[in-house]
Amino acid sequence: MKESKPATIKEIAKRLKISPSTVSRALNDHPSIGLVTTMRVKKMAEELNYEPNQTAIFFKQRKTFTIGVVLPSLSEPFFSAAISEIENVANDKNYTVIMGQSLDDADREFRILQTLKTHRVDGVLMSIGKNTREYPFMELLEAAGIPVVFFDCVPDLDDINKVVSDLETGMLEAIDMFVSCGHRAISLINGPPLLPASVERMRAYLKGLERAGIPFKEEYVVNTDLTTEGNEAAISQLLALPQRPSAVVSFNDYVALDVMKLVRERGVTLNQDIHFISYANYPLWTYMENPPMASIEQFPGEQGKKAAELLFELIDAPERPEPVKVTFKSHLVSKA
Amino acid sequence: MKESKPATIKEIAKRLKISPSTVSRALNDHPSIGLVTTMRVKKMAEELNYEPNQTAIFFKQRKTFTIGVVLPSLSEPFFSAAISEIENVANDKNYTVIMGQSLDDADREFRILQTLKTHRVDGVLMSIGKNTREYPFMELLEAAGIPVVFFDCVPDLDDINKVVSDLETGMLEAIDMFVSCGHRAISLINGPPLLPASVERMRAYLKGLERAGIPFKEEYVVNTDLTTEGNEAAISQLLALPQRPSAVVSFNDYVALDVMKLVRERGVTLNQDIHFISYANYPLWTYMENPPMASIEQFPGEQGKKAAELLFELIDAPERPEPVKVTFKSHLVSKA
DNA sequence: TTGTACGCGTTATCAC
DNA sequence: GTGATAACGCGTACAA
Repeated sequence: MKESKPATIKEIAKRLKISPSTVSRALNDHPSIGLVTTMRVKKMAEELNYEPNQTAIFFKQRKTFTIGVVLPSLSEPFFSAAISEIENVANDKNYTVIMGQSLDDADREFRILQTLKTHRVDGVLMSIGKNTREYPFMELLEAAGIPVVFFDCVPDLDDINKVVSDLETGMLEAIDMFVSCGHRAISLINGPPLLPASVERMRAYLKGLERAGIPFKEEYVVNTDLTTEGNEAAISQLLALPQRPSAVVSFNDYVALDVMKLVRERGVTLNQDIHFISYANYPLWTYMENPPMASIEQFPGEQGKKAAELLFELIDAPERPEPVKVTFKSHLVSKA
Repeated sequence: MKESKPATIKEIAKRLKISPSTVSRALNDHPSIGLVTTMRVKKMAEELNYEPNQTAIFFKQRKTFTIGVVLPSLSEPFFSAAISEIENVANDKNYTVIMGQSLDDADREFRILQTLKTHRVDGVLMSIGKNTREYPFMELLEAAGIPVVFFDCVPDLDDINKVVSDLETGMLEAIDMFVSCGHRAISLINGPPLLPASVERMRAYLKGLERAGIPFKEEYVVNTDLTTEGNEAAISQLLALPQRPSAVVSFNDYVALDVMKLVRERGVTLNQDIHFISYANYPLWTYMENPPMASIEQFPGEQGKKAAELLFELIDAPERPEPVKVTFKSHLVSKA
């Protein structure tokens, strides 16, 4: 009972004793085909439960109706949220999504891009890994004429399409909140000093302090390499200060998790002796006994959606348009 | 400077004034081609930076070297872990992975399968949604001759390939651990009674009690629909009992999160008045002040890997083999 | 050792 | 309205 070979247009044509081209046109509701013929064809197609061979169509049309998405990690809640929206946009456009996770490994990242190129995807959405310093894949994609939109973690280049967060707004709101709660000793646990994301946080932190009339103290800014050890070292530095900060903005939620744990273990009381706000990556704060005061939200869903929409504009555009940069302002969200 | 059209075999042939077939063979290291010719061809291919048009190859070979993976959610840590291993297996086989998340929506699930069929994937790995009761996609895949391996959450059918957890082993270990800590009032917060996963847990729970010589008390088993409200209702029932259980096995970590939160709020002390063990879905227990005593691990990575390996066996098999069922024993893992 | 011819399934372009 | 033909890029049986 199993169809050894899927039905083709030819098969339908043969059975109906008409030409394949007529069948093709009938199936595509071409106006020049008679109503009767069209009906007959469709009926026969139904019977044989014909399905167009997409691989043939991809081949002929030189399009695959597929986009590639390259991310550091699929399990990262930020990216999960982005992916869902990307899938939605793609579905609406009848596109399929191929995902690959680089796991912050530049080689793996490059290999994924190669695979995507091999599969002749029509476009690529990408967030680069933490350790990616060079962009060999740009050449690859350029040569293949595959449009790319970067989002979240983007290469430090000008002539590319990107969707990014404005980290400043959220930082200013965080500092305002701390200040309005009476804090003056406000610290920053930042990421690696070289990382653009760290630079931006630092700049915003300084601006926030200045606006609040709080003098900058060098010892209140510490860096972590984002490993647990690094995070613990960073908070240890702060706890060891003669004048311990009462408020801390941390690079992201994962840093916050580590440092808050260590704080507890040192017998310092959370949300009393010391208060935290972090950039959001969505751990399950709701279930924690002592969550941070607030989080700086970066709206991954919206970013993913926008990036996808941008990509489809590029795919549909006859000429390659000027690179676009879209910025999403980050905002403070207090914990309910 | 951009290659308007990617180089083809024909192009190489024309430039070298030889036939396309020779080029094709040379590129594929066909033994019957002279060394010189092979070299010349490869050099020219390099120059034009030729890349085989995979869409043409897919079309011709009637294979896409692509597998589809359908899951309820990509962000679920269980599935993330499985995906990574699936990707590894697929990469080794030079296969590409297309993923789709059903979000536990049966319609969406079906649509994803249709897309995968359209894309002519060579095989499918699938974990069905919580609400999927019928399996219309079986017909779809059957008709298209696409092999499927189910894992984790699998249809209640016999003649299918599946990789599943044996939930009993972990449950027995959990009860043993409770008993050896002196607990006798051991409760089970189970999922929806109809769910096969719930039935299995229940059976194991009863067996565990029996082995320990503890009489079964009906009121010690409560059910939740796995929503937060359901979870809270379930634990409330237990807390309201005249003789409150001192130990609880919960359906999974998400249930545990909700119920442990409520327990705290009711002023009952975790890991003192009441103790928890849950089936693992990996929330960040490490960072909690009062995590469960232990978790029942289901080894998602191994399951994903095995499922993928099984699928490739099916894909490579000339005949459709008898359906296989692989079971992974669950095991208790205490919290470090 | 190499070239010729054909087919994979579809559709666009002519012709009738 | 409909049919014949070519073409997309590749691989391969067959011929030379």
